[in-house]
Amino acid sequence: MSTPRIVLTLSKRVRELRDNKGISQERLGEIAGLHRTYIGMIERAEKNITLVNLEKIAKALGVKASTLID
Amino acid sequence: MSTPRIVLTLSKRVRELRDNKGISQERLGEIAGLHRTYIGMIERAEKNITLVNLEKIAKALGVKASTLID
DNA sequence: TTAGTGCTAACTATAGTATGTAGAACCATA
DNA sequence: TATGGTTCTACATACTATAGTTAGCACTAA
Repeated sequence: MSTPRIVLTLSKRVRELRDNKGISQERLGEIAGLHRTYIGMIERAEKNITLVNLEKIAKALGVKASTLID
Repeated sequence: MSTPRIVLTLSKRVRELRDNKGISQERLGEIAGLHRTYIGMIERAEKNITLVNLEKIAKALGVKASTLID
């Protein structure tokens, strides 16, 4: 089946915000406490992540979790 | 370890909104396409759910996914 | 007795984590 | 022009942890 809209939204927001900060996927992973390749999968909309990791990434990007999905 | 804040927030919001609508966990489960006991687990903050199910529940409650977590 | 919820237990599906390879883009120096 | 080194990202597995799903029983209140 096709990729859910919320997964696509997350994907775009993360890449957008990360690019704005001028940091690499690896660096974002370090800050968030997540693996480099996992960040890549999220940005490619390959992952349906859980709330806890959503919050980790939000914190690393300096935004609220809710802004990553709407 | 202790329950993450975002899981607790979701828990409260879901119960709150469901009670406001005056429907049972079973009914909410039917609307969202999820099992009755799964809804119960979420309201007891026992589950770290994924984005896709977050959206299903939000839709069933008539709110945006982001309002369930902040 | 019925409706609603809590809770346990078990299974299946998939998220989470990591390693490794490949290729593109950039920048130096020969 | 190369050529070599570095950085970054895509992608493909594979393993382990846990989310997702269901059945069943207990308790409470109407």
